[in-house]
Amino acid sequence: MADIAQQLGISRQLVSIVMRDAPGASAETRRRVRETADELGFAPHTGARTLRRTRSWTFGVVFVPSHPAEHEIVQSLYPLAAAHGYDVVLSAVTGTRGVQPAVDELLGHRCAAVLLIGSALDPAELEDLSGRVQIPLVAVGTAAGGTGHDVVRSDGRAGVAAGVEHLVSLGHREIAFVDLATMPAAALRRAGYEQTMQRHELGTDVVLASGHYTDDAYFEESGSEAAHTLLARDEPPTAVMVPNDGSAVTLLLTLARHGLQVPRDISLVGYDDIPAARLSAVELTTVRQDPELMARAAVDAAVRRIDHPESDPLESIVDTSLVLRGSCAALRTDG
Amino acid sequence: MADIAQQLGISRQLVSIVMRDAPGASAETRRRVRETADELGFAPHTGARTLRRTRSWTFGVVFVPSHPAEHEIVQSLYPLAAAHGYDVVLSAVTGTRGVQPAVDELLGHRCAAVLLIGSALDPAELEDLSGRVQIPLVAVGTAAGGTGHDVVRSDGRAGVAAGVEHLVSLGHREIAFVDLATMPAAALRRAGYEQTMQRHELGTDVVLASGHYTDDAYFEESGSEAAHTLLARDEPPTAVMVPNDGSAVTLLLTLARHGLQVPRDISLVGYDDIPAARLSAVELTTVRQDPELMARAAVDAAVRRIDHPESDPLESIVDTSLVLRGSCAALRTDG
DNA sequence: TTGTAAGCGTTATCAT
DNA sequence: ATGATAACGCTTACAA
Repeated sequence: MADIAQQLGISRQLVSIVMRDAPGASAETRRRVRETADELGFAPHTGARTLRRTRSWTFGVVFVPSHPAEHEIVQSLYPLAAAHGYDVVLSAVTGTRGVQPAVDELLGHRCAAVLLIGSALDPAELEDLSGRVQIPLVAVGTAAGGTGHDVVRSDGRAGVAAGVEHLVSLGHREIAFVDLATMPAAALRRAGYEQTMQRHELGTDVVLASGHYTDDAYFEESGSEAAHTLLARDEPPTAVMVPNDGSAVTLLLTLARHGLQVPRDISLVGYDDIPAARLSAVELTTVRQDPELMARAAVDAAVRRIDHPESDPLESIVDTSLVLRGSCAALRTDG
Repeated sequence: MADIAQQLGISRQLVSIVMRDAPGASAETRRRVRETADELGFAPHTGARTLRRTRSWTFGVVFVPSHPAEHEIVQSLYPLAAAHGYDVVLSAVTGTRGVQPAVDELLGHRCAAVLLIGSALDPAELEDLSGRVQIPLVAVGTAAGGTGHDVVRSDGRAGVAAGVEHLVSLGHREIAFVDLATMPAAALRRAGYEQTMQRHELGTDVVLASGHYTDDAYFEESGSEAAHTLLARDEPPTAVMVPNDGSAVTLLLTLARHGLQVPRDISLVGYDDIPAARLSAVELTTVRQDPELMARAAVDAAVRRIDHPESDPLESIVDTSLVLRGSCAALRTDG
C-alpha cells in the first residue's frame, strides 16, 4: 500500500480508504489508486486488515468436500456473505481432519461466526462446541435441537411426508422407506414417513441401511444395500422413499442393473435434490432442500447473532418442495 | 496470548515459543501454557502471525467443489503440507466466482504458493496468470505445457493406452472412445486411444460429447449423451473407453436403463478412479490417477519453487495404474 | 530458560 | 479531501 502511495505521491491512508471503499476520496483518486494497484499486482494484506479492524468481517465455513449437497450451499454462501460485507473462509473436514481442527483453523482467522455445513456432529457435540467457541455458531442441515447455537434445517418430517403423499396419490400402497440411521436428520424423516403411512392406514416397511456420514460415499453404498434387500424379496414394494439423493441414485442404478425399471417397476422419491438427481440419466423425483434458501438463512442467522449477541439462538426451518421428475409412476393395476 | 502470560506470570514471548513449538521452553512451561490456552479457548491469531513472520507458511489451494476427483487431492494436501510446515487455505471456484477472485483471495492471505487443482484454465490463461501472480503457481491435473508455472498431471496418453490395451487383450476390436473435447486433458487422452488402436491396426471410433468443465455436472451429462449416440446405432461397439469417470458412470447408468448390461453387452473403462467408481453398484475398471501422488507432487513442486525461486518450473508426470473391477469382460464369440 | 524491544501492513482517530 | 499517528497481536533478534 505504501508503494502505491509513494508512486502516486499521496498518503497510505488515502490508498487504504480507496481499497476498502470507504468515503473520503475523490473519484479521480480512486481511479488512479485502483489502476496502480492492478499494475503492481497489489492485494490488501488480509491478515494485517483483520488484525487492525475493530471487528471481524469474515465467516468461517466448515464443510465436507465429498458431500454433494453441501457444495451448492457453499457456492451460495459467497455472494450472500458479500452482500452483508463479509468474506468467506473455507475449512474442510476430511477423513484425516475432524471438525475440531477445522474449527480451530477458523478461530485462528478470527471469524465473526462459524457456519457448520451438514455437520456430522450430533446435537450434544454441537452444544459442547458452541460452549467452547466464543463466537456465534450456525449449524446447517443438522438435526434439530441445540440451545447454544443457531440451527438451519429443512423440515424433514414435512418433506418426507410430501414425498410419501405423492406416492400414495399415485395409487401406491406398498411404500418402503430406507432408514439411514447414522444420518443426523434420519429420525425426523422417518417420522414423516411413519405418520403419513399411518394416516392412510398403510403398513410401514422400513429397510435399514448402514453407512456413515463422514465417509466419502455419502450414503451411496447404502443405496445398493437397500436395493439388494428389496431385490431379495419375493414381492418388492411398488415404491420407495429414500431420504437421501445419494442413496436414491445408487438404489436406482442397482435396480436398473438387475433389470428393474424405474419408474415402471418401482417408483422412487429422494431427498435433497443434489445435482446428480437432475441428470437426464436419473431424473429423480425428490424433496428439494433449496441450497440458496439454506445459505440465506444461515447468513441471516450469523448476521443476527453478530449484531445482537444477546439475542437467543434460533432454529430456522426452510421450506422444502417436491420436484417432480421421472422416477414416479402411477401404480399399475394388474391386467 | 498476553492473557495466558499474565495468568501464568510469564512473558508473552514465552507463550509464543510454546504456541509455535519453538525451542526455548521447559516441558513444564509448555504443559501449563497449553493447558491455560485450552481453558481460555485461545487460538493464535493467524493474521498477526503471517504479518510478523519473515516468510509465509501457507499454501493457497484453488478448487472446484463440484468436481469429485479434486476432493481426494484436497484431502491429501492437508497432511502433506503440514509435513513441510505449511498450512492450507482453500478458495473455491463456483458458477459465480471465477479463478481470478479465488486467486486474489489467496494473494490477500500472502500464501507462499498457489495450487490450482484441476484448473479449468487452458495453458494460455495459466501462463498469463503465472505472469501476474508473483508467487509460485502449481497447476494440478491440467493440460501439459506452461513455462511460468509448475504442472502436475498424469500421463493421459499412457493411461488411456493401458486401458485400451486391456480391452484389446480381452478380445475387443470395436472399441469406441468418448471425446470430451472441452476437458483440459482431452487431447492427450484421445491421442493415447488413437495410437493404441493404430498399433493394433484397429479402426478408431470417436464419439464426440459436449459438456463444460466448470459446470456442476463434471461431464456426467456427457456420459448420457454418448450413451444415446451408441444406443442409436445398429451395431454398437463391444467396448468403450471413457476418459472420465463421471461420464463413465452416467454412461453405465444410461445403458443399464436401456437394458444393456455392463460388462455382458459392453465393456467399459474409465479414467480417474473417483469414489463413485468404487461403489459396488458401479465397479468400474478405470485408469487410476492416484490423488495422494498428485498431491505429493504438487506439494513437492511448491516447496521446491519456494525454496529455490530461481529454479525452472517443472512438469511432474504421475504414474497411472489400471484398476481392474467388474466393468470389463472378454469379448463373447458368437455362438 | 526467560525477558526486552522493534516492527510487520493495515485501519481508526484525530487533525488539517 | 487528505495526512499524521497510534495501535492491533504476534514473531524475531538479542540481551540477561
